Amino acid sequence: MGHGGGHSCCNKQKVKRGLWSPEEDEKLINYITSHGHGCWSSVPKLAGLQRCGKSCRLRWINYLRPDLKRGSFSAQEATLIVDLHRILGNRWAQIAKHLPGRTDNEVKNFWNSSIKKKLLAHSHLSSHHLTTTFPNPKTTNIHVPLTGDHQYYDGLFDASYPNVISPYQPHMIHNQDHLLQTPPPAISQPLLINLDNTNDPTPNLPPLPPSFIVNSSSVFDPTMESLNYYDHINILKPENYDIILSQNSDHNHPIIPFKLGVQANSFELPTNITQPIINCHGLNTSASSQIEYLETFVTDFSSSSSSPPSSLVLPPFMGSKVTSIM
DNA sequence: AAGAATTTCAACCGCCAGGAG
DNA sequence: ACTCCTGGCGGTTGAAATTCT
Repeated sequence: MGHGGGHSCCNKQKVKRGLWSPEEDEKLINYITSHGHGCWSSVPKLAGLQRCGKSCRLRWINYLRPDLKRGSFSAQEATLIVDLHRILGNRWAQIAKHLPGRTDNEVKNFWNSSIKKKLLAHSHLSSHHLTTTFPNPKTTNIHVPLTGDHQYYDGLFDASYPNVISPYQPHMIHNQDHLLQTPPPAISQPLLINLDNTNDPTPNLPPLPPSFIVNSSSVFDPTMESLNYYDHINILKPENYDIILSQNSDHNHPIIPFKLGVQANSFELPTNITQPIINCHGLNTSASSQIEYLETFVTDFSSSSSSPPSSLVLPPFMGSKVTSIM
């Protein structure tokens, strides 16, 4: 419940702190539903509350808003949080935007109580085989997460975090090098195939580094209704990828993403998707075979600049979208 | 049954960015 | 350019709830 002490926004009048009573809730709900909140600093006075505006805002946003979902997080939501956290870090508000009816506070609490504990416990079991790195003679190293049943619980803490490609925390990826069996050469970027982010409209995000592969299934979970949830996380939008790996041989109904080591969720993308789909159908799902496959692909593709390796099944529009190899 | 230990989560704090004056 | 105000955010707190012994 925090602690006492003044706050700049409510020094002038004495204000109540701590838990909200049902009566206070009712006053706030009545006021906002009939007037809107307008300027939060004026809400308490107009609503007849002995609270500071900031407290009213927080109460409304985190608890009284009618569109809140409440209740326990579903498995899908938990998975999504883990995936988004890999990419966004502790950007709870950003994460919460992709969980309808959930607040940043709720997501943060859920992470700090439930997920973090599980992840920590699990990382102790499997942190020694989180990641591999292999040299690519024509480019640089590729970091590929080795995944298995504990995909979500691997290496999310301490030096082992993250075990996935995370454009916002490359230093942490580097910190993981001590876990590798073979020390890699100096790495400037852990990611490989560039995506064209020149039109990235997302504000407040650093320029996106090259990204390699959509490495998640849950972010495209069909229960999340549509890809529109990912409007603000452009790196997770399939159209922002140069290449999508698919386990579906039917390119008219591509299924993404190809997730290393695990079955991709069955989820149909819109049929007007324009980026190349690499057919991974039938590929052995062991991590080592996938890495070998990817290495071959990347090497061949980079050496032929714009022509895809002939051994791959690629749609005709495959070609020049790979803009650079880091 | 009851006290201790642990967990949950609502609410707070401080900081920051952006806008107004 | 500067100050002040406000809203928004992430980190943190601690009472209440729950679990453990």
